[in-house]
Amino acid sequence: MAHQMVGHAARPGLPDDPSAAVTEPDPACPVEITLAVLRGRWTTLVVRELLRGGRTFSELRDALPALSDKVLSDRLAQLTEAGVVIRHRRTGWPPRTHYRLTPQGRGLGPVLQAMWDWGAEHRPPSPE
Amino acid sequence: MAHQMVGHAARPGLPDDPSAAVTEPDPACPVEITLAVLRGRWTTLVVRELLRGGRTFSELRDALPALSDKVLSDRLAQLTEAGVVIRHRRTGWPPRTHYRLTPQGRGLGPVLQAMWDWGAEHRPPSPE
DNA sequence: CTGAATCCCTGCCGATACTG
DNA sequence: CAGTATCGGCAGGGATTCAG
Repeated sequence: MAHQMVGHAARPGLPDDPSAAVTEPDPACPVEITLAVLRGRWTTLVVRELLRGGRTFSELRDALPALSDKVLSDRLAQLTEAGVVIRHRRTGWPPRTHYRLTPQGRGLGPVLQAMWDWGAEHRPPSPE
Repeated sequence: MAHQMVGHAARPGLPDDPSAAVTEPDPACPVEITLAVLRGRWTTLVVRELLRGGRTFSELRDALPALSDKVLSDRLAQLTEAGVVIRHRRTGWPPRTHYRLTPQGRGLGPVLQAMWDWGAEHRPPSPE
């Protein structure tokens, strides 16, 4: 191997995996898949809320007051479509829709944790 | 604690850290910092190339043929500004500019690996 | 209460052309 | 060779309005 194995353990996964040989943004690339799920403003905050437990639409709205109904709806649809969130409509009045993460959605926890860890250690991005 | 600790080890970091209590997209949130660095098309591919070792502008262009000069320049400037990449101009002719990751940049390896792992396990996002 | 439809504004990114 | 300058198309997302 000609490249350097730097700090972390020599996991053969990413930079040298033959599947990582794409030369342009490929929707089938695992990294792209993950980025697509997390794409968009507010998305990670919605996921964070749901990592704490299931929530209704209203509860999410209360937790993220500056998030408009439309975008919240968009994000939940996006996450539901991605198989990360399950929607459950409650019959009766007032109508409540409950959202919770699927097992795959809970699997995003470590991903966000990795982002958190790196960002926390990297705090001052452009100090001067 | 009232919430469920699901699959992975009970790392106290993300969903319950008091710093994670933001109710709107906050540039100081570690996750946002990481997302800001990785934001934009092509960015992760450029980082992947540099994870394999230092590259010149031309080498990067050859490795990613569909990436235009302007966007490559943009990405490298963005990553340099973020402290993830170091630019080194070589005097002489023809002019060569060499790019390599800083230690912080190499620290992105585990982050991308986490994304890779999740995406690989989640392959069929919307089958039907 | 939930969430889809519409409108508009903004920022991204690709293409092209030009400078050191 | 290594960028910067400029323009234009397009999608993201915020506000508002309407429907189930």
